[in-house]
Amino acid sequence: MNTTLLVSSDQAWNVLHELVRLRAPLEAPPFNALLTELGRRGDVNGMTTVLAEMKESDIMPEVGTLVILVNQLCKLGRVDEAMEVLDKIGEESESDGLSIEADVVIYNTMVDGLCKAGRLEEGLHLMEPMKSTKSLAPNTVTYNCLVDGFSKVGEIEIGKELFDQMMKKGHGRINSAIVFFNDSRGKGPKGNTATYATLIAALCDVDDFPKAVDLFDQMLRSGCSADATVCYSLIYGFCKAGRMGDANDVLSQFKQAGFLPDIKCYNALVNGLCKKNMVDKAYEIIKEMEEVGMKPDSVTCNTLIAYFCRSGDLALALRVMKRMIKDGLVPTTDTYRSLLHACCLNGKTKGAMKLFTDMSSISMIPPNTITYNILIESLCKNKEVKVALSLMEDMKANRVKPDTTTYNALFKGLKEKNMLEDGLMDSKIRHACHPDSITMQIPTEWLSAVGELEKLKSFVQRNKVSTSIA
DNA sequence: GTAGGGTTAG
Repeated sequence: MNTTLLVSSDQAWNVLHELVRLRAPLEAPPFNALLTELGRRGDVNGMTTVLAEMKESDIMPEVGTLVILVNQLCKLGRVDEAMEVLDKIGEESESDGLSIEADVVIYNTMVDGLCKAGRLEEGLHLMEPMKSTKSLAPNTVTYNCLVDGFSKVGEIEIGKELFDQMMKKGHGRINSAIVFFNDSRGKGPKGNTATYATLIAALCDVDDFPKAVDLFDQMLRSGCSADATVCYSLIYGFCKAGRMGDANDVLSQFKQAGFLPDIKCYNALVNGLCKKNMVDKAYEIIKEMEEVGMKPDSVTCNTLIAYFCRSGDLALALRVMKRMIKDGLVPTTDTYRSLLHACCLNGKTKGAMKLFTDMSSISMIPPNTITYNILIESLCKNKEVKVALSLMEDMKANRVKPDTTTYNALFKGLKEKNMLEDGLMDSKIRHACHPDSITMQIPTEWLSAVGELEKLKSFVQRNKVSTSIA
């Protein structure tokens, strides 16, 4: 899937390498582009190599060059290494005057990385060297990262003077974030749409709708324009709370105010309505989105398909799929998962098998563990264990890993068919990935039932399962 | 080069 990217960034690398060799006068920007691409691939080693090459050839990196690296390291959870990169900038600028200096962006990147790793205290601490030694003023982005961190991580003790006042006023994570936010307004940078969106989402998350709506009003009063993200958070929150009328009102109010809800907003509402079995209303919303020139996407269709499958109307679900294909939409693995499950529940094993083959041959979607499991579970329940076994061979051939569910289904099927012969069971157990108590319970019971005590003992030892029998 | 969005669910 990433072949093109691989080729393009390798080619870019080759070209750059050649230019370096020819001692062409190069500066950071082309290297930045290459680093961005390597970062997208998560190739930190490649990034390090590129940076080393720059150094060797005396091409001075920009702060932006290092931002790319710091950001990527943080995204991969290598926060400490990112910190080292940041620290090094300071050291090097002390030793030779030519070096680059840290700016607010690289600090923000680091603050965000720390916050996302749950290391809020350190994120806060980082504002100190920023302000004092570097005389960099934290900006809205800095605050937004911290506000987001506060509202997403559990209770935090903030020992810093700067936030003493905040701690007195606020209780709980979100209150702290709000006080922090209010506190930061006036003197420091102003909150923007992202700040409000973060807090509104957090408030919706804990069903505090009065405060969420309050903040929304405040947002508009302060001249911040609302956007689709805010709309989505409110709709999603109201739907989750089952408040469909409110969710619907959010959509109409946004439209009335001249903001444009995007497809995610519509999909969230359609989904909420389906969950409440209000499928007629869901179709009205779909009509509404079509009227504003927005076409349902595969998420919209999958939502409907999942609903019809849940409510037992397989024919209608299949019709939605046909329709989506006709409209040029691509069924996804979720489309098939819903349908396969529904087929199996209705005892339509043949239909399920047909869908299963269509999935890879027509839709070009390789089957995954989940889709295999749906079939294997169903086949085992219907005592078609041999077919289930052949599907497991299929999994092996396609390099799809069976999981606990697969083995649970299979062992149950084997037991019911009295097919727990040693060889078969042993070989299956050897391949069972994470044998848990449920998976192992069946063979354990079986071995003790047929009086194979020696085998039972070694089986228990080998698989580290506990049993009251052994 | 930095910040905010849970469609579904074996």
